[in-house]
Amino acid sequence: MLVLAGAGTGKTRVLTTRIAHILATRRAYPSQILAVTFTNKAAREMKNRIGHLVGGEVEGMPWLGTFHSIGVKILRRHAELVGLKSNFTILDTDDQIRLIKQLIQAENLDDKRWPARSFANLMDGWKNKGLTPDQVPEGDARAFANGRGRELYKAYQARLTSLNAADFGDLLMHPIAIFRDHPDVLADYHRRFRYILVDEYQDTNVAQYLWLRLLAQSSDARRAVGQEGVNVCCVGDDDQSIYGWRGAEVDNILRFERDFPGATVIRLERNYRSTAHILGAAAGLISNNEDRLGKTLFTDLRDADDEKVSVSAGWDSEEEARAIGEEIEQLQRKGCKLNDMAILVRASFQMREFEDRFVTLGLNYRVIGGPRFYERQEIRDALAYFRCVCQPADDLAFERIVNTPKRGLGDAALQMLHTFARREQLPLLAAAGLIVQGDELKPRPRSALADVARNFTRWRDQLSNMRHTDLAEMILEESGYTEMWQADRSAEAPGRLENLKELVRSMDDYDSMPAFLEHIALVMDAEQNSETDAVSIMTLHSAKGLEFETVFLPGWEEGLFPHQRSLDEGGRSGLEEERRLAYVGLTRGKRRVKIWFVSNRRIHGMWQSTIPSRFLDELPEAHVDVLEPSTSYGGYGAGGMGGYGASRWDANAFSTSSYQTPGWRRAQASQGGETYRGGRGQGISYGEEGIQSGSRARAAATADKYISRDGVNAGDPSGARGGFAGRMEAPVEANRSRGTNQPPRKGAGLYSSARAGGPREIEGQLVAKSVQDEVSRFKIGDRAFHMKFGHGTVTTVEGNKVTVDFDKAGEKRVLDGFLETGN
DNA sequence: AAGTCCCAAATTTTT
DNA sequence: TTTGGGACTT
Repeated sequence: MLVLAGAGTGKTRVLTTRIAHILATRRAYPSQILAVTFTNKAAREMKNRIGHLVGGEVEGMPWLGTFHSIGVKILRRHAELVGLKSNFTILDTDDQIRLIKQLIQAENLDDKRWPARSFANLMDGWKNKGLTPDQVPEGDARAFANGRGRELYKAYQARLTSLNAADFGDLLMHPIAIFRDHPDVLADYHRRFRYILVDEYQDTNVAQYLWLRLLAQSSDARRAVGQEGVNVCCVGDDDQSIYGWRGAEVDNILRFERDFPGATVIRLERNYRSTAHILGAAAGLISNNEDRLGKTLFTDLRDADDEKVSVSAGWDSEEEARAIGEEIEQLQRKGCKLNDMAILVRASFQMREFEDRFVTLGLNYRVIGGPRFYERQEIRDALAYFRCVCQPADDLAFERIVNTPKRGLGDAALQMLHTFARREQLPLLAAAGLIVQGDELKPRPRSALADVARNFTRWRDQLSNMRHTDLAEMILEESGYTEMWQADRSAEAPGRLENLKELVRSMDDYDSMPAFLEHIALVMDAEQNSETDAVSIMTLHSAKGLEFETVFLPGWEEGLFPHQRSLDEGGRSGLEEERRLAYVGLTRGKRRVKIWFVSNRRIHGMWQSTIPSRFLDELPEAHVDVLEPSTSYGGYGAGGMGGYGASRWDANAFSTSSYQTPGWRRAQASQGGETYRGGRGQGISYGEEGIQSGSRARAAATADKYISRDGVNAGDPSGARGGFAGRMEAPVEANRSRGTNQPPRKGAGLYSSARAGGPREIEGQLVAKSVQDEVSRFKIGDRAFHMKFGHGTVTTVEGNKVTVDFDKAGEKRVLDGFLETGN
């Protein structure tokens, strides 16, 4: 059975109820049910909910977990079949990268030209596809390391085996190999499982699909125990597939009926979460996708008071953060809980602006996602110490901390140790204990290394004598690790010490140090406390599965959302994935969704002008309210915005004389010429023809649409195209052509006068990213005029980047193209 | 071996 | 603008 469950239709409930039903009707024992999820969080929640339904006792479901945790379980039982011992260690990404780096260097390859990171990603991709070294297509294998990609992959796997380690990919790859090569083992699992349930099926990758198919296939083993076949039930939503970039194959879900002939397909389309307006907006948007199975959400909840989805425009990202902050405070005054509000961003760099603003406002917020607790440097270091104690052969952990804190053990000494260890066929830690007895090393490193080796021996002896939490504390203390951070005067140091304490505290929940390590290798997340009332800030990706009364969606601009890179790399399907992401964002809202876009955003420290996202165009008008800038602006009171005054909007590119709803259309049209700069600003490679023509076509389409609809010539689309075609033109030309649809003089005049009167400096500057080989018309000492900063004197010129000491705004670095000769 | 400076690069993220 | 890594210097 395939359950296509739209957003908010009760997907998890279907799974949990089904399992509870199977148990209650005694169709199977808990141990005969295989239930897989993607995240530990989902697995945990499912366990809890089944527990509630069945009435306690959930421990009896040994096969409910993530793909990876079940993979580990299987692999531990049959490790020897793939050349591992059952106590193998699981590598994290850090270890993986360091190992690859060593291999690249061992192969005498230039590790700058072939970064370990890239290879890790590449190999990850192969493993996601279930490809062993021999199965990697020739072309793919050749693309890395001067054609030695395959050899490198092989060498990596060999090294893992000798280290008795597996990476995350292997947790799926090895079980697949075991099932394939050992029918007796597979038969065992066939006899065991009567029901297989899969959550978020649209997110499965090829490897996971193969894994499932092996387990689900019919077999003699099953028939022998009187089973006709296994019952497979997958739940998912093709419209919420947003992980294509990490190997998810939407095709798995689209193909389900072919994979399982005769399967029942059920669509859940009744939404219990959002208002009709939100659903209408989301439905309109997603209907622009071609690759989908097609579902239309509806709701029985109807209320005349429901708010439409709102779209607001802002001048720059600072203002966006400021205005959203105001809105949040306003809602709070009306009695809304901060816990019921969330800001969902496309990229994590957007978060900072909100954090900064909320700190000033004293508004509680929490960032969800980001670097996880167990991924922090200090935690990984501490864990490496613990790993060395529990698993003395864990060379990667040893390498990580052998000179942390600094002990005077540099490259030369470690090189010596490595050679020695290889010769003696010993793990590094054991080798360290021996090498210090000889005279290979210089006195200083020798005694340092001797200390390290002696310490680890001593700690290891305490493993069975002391409470593991006390031992952990002792290790961190005696190794000098705590001291290292205490001596560190950087801003993060106190937080890191706090994290270390928290780590030791959390060990208390486990019986022993090894048990703790086994757990955290797989569960890399730490529970967030939801006790304090706070606004959530997170990426759209991490918002999947959550819901909030009020959702803010900032940054709906071309290049950011849809993200330029998705478009460049993924083409149409990339765009469709971005659209699904937008769909996910909208459908997180229960009562209220507020979208924002701005015309200037700082990217990599440079201000860029942006145009509204095409997704805004795709929202049906019936469900959307476009907030006039004056409306949203006036709402905060004349003084509320720090005295900018309404004239500020006059400088705004999209609020020229006849700004009318639907505003974004006009905005897009009137900025048609801007597409040129936006595109170039994002650093598109013009060498790739497809991208260039794609963008060009869109720029034209947008402008044409506007013209045909309103009969007003708001811009010169041919000018926009000219801009694209003539890519080597100096930016100033682009700027001039833009002048036809936008009066920069007028804007500048009003703007600078407003600014002169205002109490606060305006940081924004219109700067597009540079094109390296261009040279400025300006030289040091020239007078220049900038539409946002006014007049000033040129102080430095680097290519087409000019630093100007503005009379009023101070020194700023801007692009030549945004300057005019001044006086 | 450790500290300093400069350059290139900068989505999304789980296990 | 920020960051990390690598080359360079102390």
